[in-house]
Amino acid sequence: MMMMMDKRDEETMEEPAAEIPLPFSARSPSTFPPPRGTFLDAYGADRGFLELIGLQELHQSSFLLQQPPARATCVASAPQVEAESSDAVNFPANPSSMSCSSTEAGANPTKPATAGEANEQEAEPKESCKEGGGKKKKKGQKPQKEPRFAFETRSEVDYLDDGYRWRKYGQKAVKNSPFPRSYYRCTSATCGVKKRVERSSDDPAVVVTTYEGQHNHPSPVVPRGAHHAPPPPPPLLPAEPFMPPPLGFVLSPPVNTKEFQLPLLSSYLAPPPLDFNRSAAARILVVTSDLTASIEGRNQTAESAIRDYGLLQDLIPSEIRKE
DNA sequence: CGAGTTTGACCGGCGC
DNA sequence: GCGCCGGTCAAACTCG
Repeated sequence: MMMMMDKRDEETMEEPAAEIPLPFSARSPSTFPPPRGTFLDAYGADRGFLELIGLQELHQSSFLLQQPPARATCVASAPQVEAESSDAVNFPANPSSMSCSSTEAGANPTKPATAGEANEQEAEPKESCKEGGGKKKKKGQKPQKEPRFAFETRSEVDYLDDGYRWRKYGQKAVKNSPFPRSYYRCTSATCGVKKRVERSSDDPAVVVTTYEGQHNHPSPVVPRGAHHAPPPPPPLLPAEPFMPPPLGFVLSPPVNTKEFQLPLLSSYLAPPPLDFNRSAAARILVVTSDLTASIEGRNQTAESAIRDYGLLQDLIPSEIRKE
């Protein structure tokens, strides 16, 4: 459902939506110096979402704003949530905008996830379940949802290195898709963040990575394969009690670097050195427990854009936005 | 030897 | 109620 975005028309959101608690509390750019030096300059300035994700290169800054509002692209199916889930990103209540839900749906274009599906995993429920000794989730208790973010990336490789260490705990064949879905969990004992990686059946070149939860710790190590990157600079944003680095990723082998670069995101996401040089074309889907915003500039309405921007804003440090 | 991956089995939710 | 399917567990295995 979501369409791939064309590099060209994306809308930007000028101002970030109100602060939205992001799943990956990403504000702290605990990141390193912008790879190409431009990040910082971008920092602070509100730029289009796309910029955040690195599209800026393709488009001049603010190009997004110029775009006429388009229809929101969201996957809808929103489970009930939202309001309740404290964790969920609080999108500004913007009726007109999309608040779509269903993480999966967003994540996997080919198959919409059921609300239940989307929701169930989010919470840290499992923790309770598994750790509790029991195997699976307890019945009756609905796990709380955690925000999810899905990234669609054009990459030859499935694994996106985001600076965190992940442990694969499962792989399953996905119905209607020739590609298996892999499940990863943050190796940090106290961190319940999970991510799923799968290829889109519609477009094998597209890798959909869905993050769930927030890291409650700094990025532990330099991602494997991450190339030497400059040491992380001091946090740009002051005063945040705890700013876990957001998710991010580094795409290994590049695929369409020109089309879409996700570099920024990655940096933002992963404080550690992420190598965006190798980034592949990507699209970001912000998926919260309830909402899935497909961040495809051109498909979004201004409002949605704004909203997204807010989300991403947290996610992506402005520094990253510029590559 | 520890950490991570693989893989079959198990469990729960959901639709029919 | 049954079967399908997604998600997770955990033993076995691999790798550094």
